[in-house]
Amino acid sequence: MPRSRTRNAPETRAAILEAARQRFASEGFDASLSSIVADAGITKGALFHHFENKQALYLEVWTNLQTDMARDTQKAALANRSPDDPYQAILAGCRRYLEWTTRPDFQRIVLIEGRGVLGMTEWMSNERDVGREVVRSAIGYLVQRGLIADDRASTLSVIVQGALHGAGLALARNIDGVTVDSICCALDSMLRQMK
Amino acid sequence: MPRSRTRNAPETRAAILEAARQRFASEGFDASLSSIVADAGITKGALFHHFENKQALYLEVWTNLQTDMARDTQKAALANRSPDDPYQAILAGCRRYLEWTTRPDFQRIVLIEGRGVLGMTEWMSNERDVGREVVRSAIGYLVQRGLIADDRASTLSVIVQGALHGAGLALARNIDGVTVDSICCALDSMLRQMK
DNA sequence: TGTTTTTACATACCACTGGTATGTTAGCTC
DNA sequence: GAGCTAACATACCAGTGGTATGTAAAAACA
Repeated sequence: MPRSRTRNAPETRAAILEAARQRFASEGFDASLSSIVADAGITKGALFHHFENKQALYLEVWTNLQTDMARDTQKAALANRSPDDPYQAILAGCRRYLEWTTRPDFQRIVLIEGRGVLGMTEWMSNERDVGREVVRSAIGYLVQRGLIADDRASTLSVIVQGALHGAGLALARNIDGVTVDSICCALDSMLRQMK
Repeated sequence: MPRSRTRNAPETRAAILEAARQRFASEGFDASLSSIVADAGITKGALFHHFENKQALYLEVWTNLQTDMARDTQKAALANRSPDDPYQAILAGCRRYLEWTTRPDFQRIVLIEGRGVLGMTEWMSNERDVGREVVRSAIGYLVQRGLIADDRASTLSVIVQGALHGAGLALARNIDGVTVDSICCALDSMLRQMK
C-alpha cells in the first residue's frame, strides 16, 4: 500500500535502499522489484524515479556495504596502532574484516553475488573496488616504514586481499580447521615475512 | 532451425553445452535460453529434456571448466616435479592456473559470475569447489614432506587459494605492477616461508 | 514379428519480470 | 496565481524461464 504521508524524497530513497538490501541479502539479485517496492511501501514508479534500473539499485546497495566495511575496518586499524609494531594495526583491520564476512548481507551481496551482478564492465574496469584501496593503503604503510619494497606493493596487495577474501569465504562456509584465530595467525606470519 | 539429422542424445547435449558456454562467456547468465537453443540448432524442448533448468545447465558448464582447469593444472605440476625442490611442482601449477585466468570464458563463468549464479546453497555448502581440492592436495604434499604443520594445512590452503584467485583477477583487470612473474615471485617466497 | 514403453525431442502456451509511457499532484518560483 | 518541476502512481508491454502436451523413433518385451 503506497504511503499516504507527504512526499519526502531522501526518506523514500532510503526506504528503497533498505528494502533492497534485505531482499538482495535473502533472495539475491533475483529478488523481484515488486517485492522490494512493496516492502518499501511505494510503487515501481518511485523506484524508477530514484534509480535508473535494477543494476543501479544493486550497485548502490553494494557500494554502501563496501564503504561501510572499509570505514569500519580502517577505524579498527587506526585504533590499534602501536609505535613499536607496525603490523599490529593491519592485523586488527584484518580481524575486523573477518567479522564483516560473518554478516549474511555482506556475504551474499559483496562476497558472493556482487561481482557477477555488476558485470564485467562495472566490476572489472572501474575503481569501485574499495577493499583493494584499503589493503593497498595498508601495504603502503609498510612500504613507508621500509618493510616492503615499493615495486612489490601492488602485487603483494592483490595477494593479501585475495587471501583475506578467501579466508572470509572459508569462514562463511565453515570449512574444517579454519577459524578466525587460525587465519589471523597465518596472516601474521605471512605479513611479517613479506619484503 | 531444428536439426534434421537422426537423434543423437549425447551429441545434442554436447551442442547445448558448447553453445551455452559461449553465450554465458560473452553475455553472462543473462544470455537467453532462446539464443542458446538457436545456436545449438535445437529447441527449448530438447534443452529442458537434458537439463532441469537454467541453473543446472550453468552448473554443468561451470563444472566442466573447473575440472578442465584442475586437470590441466595438476598435469603441469606433476610434469615439473623436482627431487630436490618440492616447491617447483606447485609453482608450476600456479603458473598454469594463472594462464587459465586469461581465458575470457574462465574469467567470466568461473571467476566472476559462477558463485553468484549457483547461489548460496550450491556454492557454499557442497564440495564442488574443485580448485580448493587441488590447492589442498598441493599443501598436503608439503605436509608429507614435513614442510608444513598438519594442523595448519586447511587454513594455509584457503589462504593460498584466495591469493591465487585474487592474483588471477588482478591479471584479468590489468592492475598496474601486477604481472605473471611478479605474482609467481611473490608466491614463491610466500610458499617457502610457510610452516 | 507385433506390441508396448521409453527416449528424445518439437510446439504451444503461461505467469511473471524488468522496464516504459503516461498520468497526477504537491510544492516552489516569480 | 500561473507555470514549472520534482516525486511519485498507474497501466501496460515485450521478453523471459518454465511447463504441458504432442509425436515419432528406438528399445524392450511378448
